[in-house]
Amino acid sequence: MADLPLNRFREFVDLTEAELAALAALCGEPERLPARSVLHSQGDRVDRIYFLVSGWLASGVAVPQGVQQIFKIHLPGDMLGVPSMAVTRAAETLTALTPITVLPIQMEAFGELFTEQPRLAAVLFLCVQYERVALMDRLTSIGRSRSLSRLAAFFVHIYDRLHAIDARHPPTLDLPLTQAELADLVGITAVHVNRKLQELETTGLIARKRSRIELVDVDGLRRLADLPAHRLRRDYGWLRDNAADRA
Amino acid sequence: MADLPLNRFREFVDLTEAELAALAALCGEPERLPARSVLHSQGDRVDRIYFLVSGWLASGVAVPQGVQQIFKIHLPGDMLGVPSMAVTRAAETLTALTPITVLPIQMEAFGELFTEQPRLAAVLFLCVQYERVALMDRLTSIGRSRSLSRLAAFFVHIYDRLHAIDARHPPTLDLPLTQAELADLVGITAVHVNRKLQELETTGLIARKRSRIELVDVDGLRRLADLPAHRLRRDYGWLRDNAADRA
DNA sequence: CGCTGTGTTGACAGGTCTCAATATAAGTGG
DNA sequence: CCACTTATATTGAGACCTGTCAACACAGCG
Repeated sequence: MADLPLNRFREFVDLTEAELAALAALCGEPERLPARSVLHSQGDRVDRIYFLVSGWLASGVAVPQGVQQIFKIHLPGDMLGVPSMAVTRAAETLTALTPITVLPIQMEAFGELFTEQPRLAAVLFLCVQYERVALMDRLTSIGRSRSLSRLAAFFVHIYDRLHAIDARHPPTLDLPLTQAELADLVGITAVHVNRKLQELETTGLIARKRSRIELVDVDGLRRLADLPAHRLRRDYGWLRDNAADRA
Repeated sequence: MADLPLNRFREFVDLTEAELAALAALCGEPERLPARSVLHSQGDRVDRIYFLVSGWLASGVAVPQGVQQIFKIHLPGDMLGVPSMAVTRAAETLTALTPITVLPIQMEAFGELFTEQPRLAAVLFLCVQYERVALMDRLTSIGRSRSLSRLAAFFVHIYDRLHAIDARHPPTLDLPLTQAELADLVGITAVHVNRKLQELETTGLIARKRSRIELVDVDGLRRLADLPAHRLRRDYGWLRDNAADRA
């Protein structure tokens, strides 16, 4: 269990050994699933969430005419299915984009965390807030910018996340996404994605080769995307106090 | 303090007296602010969140050229500024649309909740998840539907929320919003909002008189909006267990 | 080799934006 | 109360962005 990708949580605050152990204890046996498999569909009744150990996965909903809206691309270290905890039926469909490994977490076990590891619960609370901020950024990108900027925003966003997981990650994306899925992500048409990708390429911002996309000019893309730069808080006075209470 | 609009939390689960008291104890003295006042701006350093007692308020960010993206219209009973807890500088600007009354909550006090009222903390966690689901719905609406549907979605959404606060609320909205703000909400232009409002009116879906909008055909609007219908969970086995642990 | 899914291209229609100008309402100071 | 200013709503014409439909190219795969 020592090799769980817990960077996500460490970004917020350093966890104690006990907390890491509690987190690991939550998880069930790892499950391996092939690409294209569905963890759960919108409308399903679900009683567990997941921790993504390896692989990529898309969270989205289907809308009429074979189109969908993809909310988020999940990378290793993400918690999956959490938003649906508040509603009777899953609000999202979770589809594997690559072969994946997940650890299931029963909601009961998750609930106990709140009584037994309050500081860890608070950290999870903050994780969710950050997800919310990310969604707000997506909303801004889709609501108030052109398709070219939206694509740039997506590439930069994914690059930043891969960079956060591994600081040596090169500015190259091997996206396990079709252009149709890219379209579902940024809210345009597959045909239009194709044209705009070509525009990004001829402008010298990216280079393409198969499904591999090289971010030739990251700064240029970032300027084009015009995303707000959020920095994670790490100075949680109230989290420290909390820990002190229990020590 | 007995008149706090706590319906929001009651929607999830019935709170105990002790929990309600703890919630009330978190809050500082009520602050009254006039319309147009700003609770905090994106980029501000903030150390508190708010509980909205009365009035309407918009959460959004400014983007170039005087345009903005509004994430959410907050109604009485909402917690404000929570997403910004995870980042060093506020991710959103909170602007009063009407005169408002808020109760400030220091983050320190909020942190103690996790150790002292774990079940309540879990409920707040779920509230946030629901907010996230709401954002996902907004994203779908803006990303994958036409402006007419987006406007319909907004009206229906606000109506449903007002209805949840007071079941006798008539299908009439007194929106303290300009058409420009409506535009910022649904991601289009003020001019276009005007045209589409007229279209909704001539189609017989709404009627307008000043800033008052009557939802003449709620079902029709809902069909047009094509929003997923989420139902809040109330059968939290793991929440009950939690309470039992402490009893 | 012929499937099937994905990528690419073209022509055209439709939605939305831009840039005005004007009308109406709301607010202000005299 | 009126005259004035300002904010907001409404309208029109044209350009731009994006969607639609259809055809074709290309790759992976049996």
